[in-house]
Amino acid sequence: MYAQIIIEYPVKSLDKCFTYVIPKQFLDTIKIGMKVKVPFGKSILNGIVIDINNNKPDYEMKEIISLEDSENFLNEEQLSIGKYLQEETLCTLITAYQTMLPSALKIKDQKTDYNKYEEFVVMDDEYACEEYIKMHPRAFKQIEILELLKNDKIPKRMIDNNIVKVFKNNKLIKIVKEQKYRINIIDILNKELTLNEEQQIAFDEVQKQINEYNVFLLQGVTGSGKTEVYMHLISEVIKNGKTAIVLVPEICLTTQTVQRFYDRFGSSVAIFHSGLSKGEKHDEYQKILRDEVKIVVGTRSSIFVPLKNLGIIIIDEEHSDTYKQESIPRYDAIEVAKFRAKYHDIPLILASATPSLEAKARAGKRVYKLLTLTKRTNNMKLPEVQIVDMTQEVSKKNFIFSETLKDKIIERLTNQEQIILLLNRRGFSTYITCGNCGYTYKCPNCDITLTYHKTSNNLRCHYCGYSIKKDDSCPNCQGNSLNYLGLGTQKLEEELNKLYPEAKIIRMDQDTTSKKGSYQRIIDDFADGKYDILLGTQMISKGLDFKNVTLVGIINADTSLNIPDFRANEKTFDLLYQTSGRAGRNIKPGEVIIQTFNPDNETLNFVKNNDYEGFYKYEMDIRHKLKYPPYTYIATINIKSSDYEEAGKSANQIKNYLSHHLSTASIIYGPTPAAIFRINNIYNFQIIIKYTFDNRLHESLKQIDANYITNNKVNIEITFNPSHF
DNA sequence: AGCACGCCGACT
DNA sequence: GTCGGCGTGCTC
Repeated sequence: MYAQIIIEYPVKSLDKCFTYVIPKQFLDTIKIGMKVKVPFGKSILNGIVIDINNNKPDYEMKEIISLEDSENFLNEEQLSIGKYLQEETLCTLITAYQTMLPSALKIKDQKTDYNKYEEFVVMDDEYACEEYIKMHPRAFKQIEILELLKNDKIPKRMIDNNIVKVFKNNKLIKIVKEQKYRINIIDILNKELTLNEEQQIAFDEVQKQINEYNVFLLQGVTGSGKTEVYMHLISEVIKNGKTAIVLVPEICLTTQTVQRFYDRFGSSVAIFHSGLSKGEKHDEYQKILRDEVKIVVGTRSSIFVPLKNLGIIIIDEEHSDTYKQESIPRYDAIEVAKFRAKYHDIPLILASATPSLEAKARAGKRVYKLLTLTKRTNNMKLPEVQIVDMTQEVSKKNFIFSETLKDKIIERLTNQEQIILLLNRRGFSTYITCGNCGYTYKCPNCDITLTYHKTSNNLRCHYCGYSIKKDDSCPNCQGNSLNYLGLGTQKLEEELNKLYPEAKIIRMDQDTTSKKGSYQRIIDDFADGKYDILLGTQMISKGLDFKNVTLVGIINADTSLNIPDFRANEKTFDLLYQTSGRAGRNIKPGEVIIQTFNPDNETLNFVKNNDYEGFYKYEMDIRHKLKYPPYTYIATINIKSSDYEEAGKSANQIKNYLSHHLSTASIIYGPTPAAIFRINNIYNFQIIIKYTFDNRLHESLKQIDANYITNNKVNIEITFNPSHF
């Protein structure tokens, strides 16, 4: 018998099967999906068995060296998901499989044992113990322990080390190791809440089609109790002996959501998010492989977990762009979810208060089944939203805070209510310019201005990581008039401290949450009322539930509106709508102040009126006119090279190829220099394709991709449905 | 990815 | 005359 094997190098030129002889001693144990070691050229590599058959090729073969981890191999569904990813994202098959596995189980580095053990003391020789007790009748502590050991093992850490030593020396006991999970949940299960009428209708609709593939869009206003609907559906699925996956954006996975799942389902839940250590992830994964859990709650990559007998997949905050991976393989977890839901004939629930236009449009065309929740539970009122025109304020020398916002902040501080301020830009100031000669700090490797970080007094490139110390005077004219332009969260914090010296202020952005647990700490402290004002980037916008927050201030709505992206309006609407939802989540009504230099902007006014449907119609009209999704699909090709000429030449060749091979209905734009033309001294051209139904497109892009496998000067990257470009 | 083979420039 | 540059091609 022969095995078809892919090897561990994630290189396009090696993205194919190599045939190996299966030695006799492995014939019984080898299975498709197993990890193996094989000789390849001069080295020994890891590989995965893709197929086993009897077709003898006409070249000399080598033998498989060993089978690795024969307990744990890719199952049939995982194998097919990998092939799906390879085809859809044009990545190598090995990259697909590596992506699907948690880091501790990737085919490389599995030398170390990620299991965590606890040592137990067990009785070894009961007779010897009895003798020992007779000999030492006054050693009360020791006798007590020995009596206990007659019945059960005792964790070693609970016994004095000296006593353990004595027992061991007298050969009374032995020490055994047992695996111990790092995350242990104690089952204190809360009862299910009863659903209100709307929730019940949504539940029933899914429940009656629980054994067939359907995509449901569950659209429910913030606070309408979407989670409760999932909980009931999951209970239902588990009752039928099946399992469930729940995807959430990273930010939502902290306390609140996870705790609710633990409260309801206890130890049958495994969680996955970037805050877990390698070991914790490994443990959670083992719980899945051993069928010890029924529900997985996690971020994007959790869509790959090998839960058997899936019964439902739920994707919370469906509109979030975190479900699209921006690095290779550029997969969309929602599409993978559809693949798995079809595979198992089960429902897929996409839930959001502000569905992506794509999802909403599909619901409109009955491709997805629409379920709606219109009422907030507990009769919470939606917050009052006010737009403040900053052009008027600038003449009053108010550059950061408008009069209105200042008044409201003081009001809340006196009433001891809490405030959330959103500024979607980290750092101190976006850039530094010399008022004398106009010099601006720029990254020498990228076409981008450097961002000033005050705490470290340096300027950083957010793209390549380049950083330099800030000079005291202008490096060009030696003048003394360096201006700090553009507002970042660090500077905002400083200004707040000046304005309200008595207020307790906490800042939350990438720079203050990089340490493990710091995110959680900030949230807990703010919830406990240790701070008056929480200021931060978009990470404060989602899912958080603080009862005492009655004011939300959007410092500058324009930063989000002005990003050069066709989804700028949609992203702004989501961000502001979601952030507004943080206000007034209790008895006290909430208020939202949006500061902007474009007070007439339609998107902002739809936010003001809490009008998703209006925004949807308005934005769909624009997308229609400009032939953007959901009216078209988009694919981008990035052409990258350190050689400017070569990159340009290739870009034009690709464009030519496309115009000859695509359907005439597809529109090809470019090549144009990419949004940031030079990153890390690599020049980057971009071609954008808008298409609807073009059966030649996928094949053509695959062909182009194949043509560049052997080109070592120019690299190309193809992305289907990019979240931005 | 790694390694061998192979054909042209400056050096013990 | 050789050492070594990296361009090309192959690995079951």
